[in-house]
Parts: sequence; C-alpha cells; structure tokens
Amino acid sequence: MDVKTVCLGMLTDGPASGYDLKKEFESSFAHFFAAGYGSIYPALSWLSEHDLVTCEEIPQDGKPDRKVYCITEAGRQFLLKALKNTQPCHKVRSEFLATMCFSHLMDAEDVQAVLDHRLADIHRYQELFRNIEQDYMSEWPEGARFVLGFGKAVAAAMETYINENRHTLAADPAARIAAG
Amino acid sequence: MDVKTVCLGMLTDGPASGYDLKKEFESSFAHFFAAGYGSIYPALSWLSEHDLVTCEEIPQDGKPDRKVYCITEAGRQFLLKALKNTQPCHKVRSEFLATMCFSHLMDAEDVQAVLDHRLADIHRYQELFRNIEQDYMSEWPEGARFVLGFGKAVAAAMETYINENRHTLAADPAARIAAG
DNA sequence: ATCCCCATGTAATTTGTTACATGATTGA
DNA sequence: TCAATCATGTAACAAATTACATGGGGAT
Repeated sequence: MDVKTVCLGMLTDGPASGYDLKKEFESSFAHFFAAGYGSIYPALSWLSEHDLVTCEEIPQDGKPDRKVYCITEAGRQFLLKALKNTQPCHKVRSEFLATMCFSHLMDAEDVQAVLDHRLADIHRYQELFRNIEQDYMSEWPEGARFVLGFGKAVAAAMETYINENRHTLAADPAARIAAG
Repeated sequence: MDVKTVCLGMLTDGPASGYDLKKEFESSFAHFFAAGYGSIYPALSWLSEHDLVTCEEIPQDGKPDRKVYCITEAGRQFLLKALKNTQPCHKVRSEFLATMCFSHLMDAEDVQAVLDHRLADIHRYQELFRNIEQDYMSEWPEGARFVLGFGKAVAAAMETYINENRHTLAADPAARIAAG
C-alpha cells in the first residue's frame, strides 16, 4: 500500500483537498505513515487521471484554486481490492537503534543525548495522541481507534524500556579508548 | 545514517564480506534496519573507493572470490562523526496499520487474517530474538544488548495489544454494506 | 534429484524527499 | 510587523527494491 492508496482510503471519509490530506498525515497517520506534499499532490493527480477520484476546482481569491477530490465507484473498488492483501507489512527503519548498536564507540554524554532526544520524540507523539483523542476519536470507526491504541501501546513500551535500561549504557571509557 | 554507515559500523566488529554483513542484517538488525545485496554491495564499493575500508580478495575454487573488507582509520573517523548526530530518527511505515484504518470497509474474515498474519510475523521476530540470545549475545557490548531488548519489548507490546483488542474489530456488516 | 548454502554483482525501476516557486489572509 | 495558515505544484535528487545473471558444493 503506497501513498496513492492511503489517499484513496482517506477520501472514503469524505471529499478533501491535498492540503486536508496532508493534515491527516500529520495527525492520526503520523506515527506510522509519513507523506509530504511531494508525494500527495502527484498521488492525487494519478488517481484523477485513472478516474479513481473526481476533482472539483473551487475558485478562491488570493489563494490557488482549492481542488477538492472525491472518490468514485471505481476508486472504491480499487481500494477494496488493495485491502484484500492480508499480508500488509510493518516496516521499521531506525537510525536510533543503529546508533545504539555502536554506542560503545561514542561519548557517554552523546549516548544519553540520543536517548533524551528519542524520549522527547515519543512524548511528542503521546501529546499528539491525546489531542487526537480529544478532538475526533469519538466519531471514528473501530479500526481507527485500534490504530491509535496500537500507537499508544508501542510508545508506552518504548518509553518504559528506555527509562528502565538507559543506566546500562554508562559507557566504559576503556572500551572507547581501545576502539579509538 | 544509511546502509553505507551501518556497514561501516558492522566492520568495527572485525573484517567481513558482503555476504557476512547480509547475514547480520537478517539476524540482529532485522527488526529495525533492512538491507539487501542490492544495497550492501554498492555500499561496500563506495566505502572502498573512499578509502574508508580496505578490501582483500581471497580466491576460492568454484565460487566467486571472497572479498573481505576491513575498516580503516579514516573509516573509523567517518563513523565516529556520523555517530555524533544525537537526533537519529526512528521511522515506521506500516501498511498493516494503514489497512486497519480502513477495516470497516473490509470483510471481517480478512481483518482477522491480517491480524493473524501480523502476529505470525511478530512470533518470527521473537524466535529470531531467542536464537540470537542463545548464540551470540554474551559477547556483545551493552548497546547491542539494549537494542535487542528494545526489539523484544516492542514486539511483546504489539503482541499483547493485538490479542487484547482484536475482539473490538468484529466488523459491523451494516457499515460494510453502506460503504460498498 | 533437488534444494539450500555459498558468493558476487549490475541495471532498471520504483518511490519518496528536498528544494524551489508563488502569494494573499488572519491573528498576535 | 511578523509568523502562521491556507493552497498548489514541479524538478532534481537520493535511496532502496527487484529482477536479472552465474554457478559449484554439500546435504537429504
């Protein structure tokens, strides 16, 4: 499932512009699916070319025309077919963990700074989760609630793990000198 | 931190071939950093061109020459500089969670199949973790042990969450018909 | 016989990121 | 006056995936 398909899925919730979808990528999808304008706008163009969405241009003064996309029946069928894949992947690419693998080559302060930065990042997600819960969640289907809960559970597990294990990483100076 | 840098880091542990590094990507790095031959071999060529590693070709009969790479002092400095970045990212791209967001459009059986597949995947990682712990872990530096523990903690949290919440996704047939 | 392990690499393709380009309105 | 929000898009670039290409040795 690529950006195109996710955009299509978001449009099942009602018509929206590329700008609107970006906001959704930044809120409820932020913890598991990133996409910038450079992916979203081309995705919407592609969907429109293939008649999976229709596009209504709404003139605005001062701003570019607002283009509101709406899923078509063909788009809905396309999405349903994509959702038939019962082996969707879940990929992690962590420069954080890669860095930690080599923490014995680093200064102890830098290692702790990396951990602090990661915790700050986790806290940002947790705040995002709280905001989402307040604002929208009551109207959501179960699936979306499941996904939010998943994010919260994983974030909590990471936070706990880092707090309980960071003390093991008080780097041994001898090892650093030998490595350097 | 890209594949190049991770390969360089792996070589701090001792000389190795591209084939050897691939095995490491498939075992201890599998849960957070994927890389195939199509990334590893070009990475090693690049590192060699830039004198960050040396390459010793060991002739073998029947097989292609085994190329054993060894990190240089310049390579070590390059790595140390890369590790100075105290804001390494941790990215998730989950087609699984994207699919679950739209579970209300899916057949209930398919939703459960998706969850079963994800659990099976998690169990594969957990088995991998057990094998790694048996075979190598005692000799590892703290950082590598921290990373393995992190993977275990996250996998356990995901497993628990899925098991405890999958019952909420007994799709409502009325919603599916309305959507279709 | 057949499959897996060893062992290397290239080329085409796909995919996404980043930087660039524009510019009015609204609220502090 | 300054920053943020609204609103679109392209082009260059970076990076990784996938398919292709080769082939002997050892275990079952």
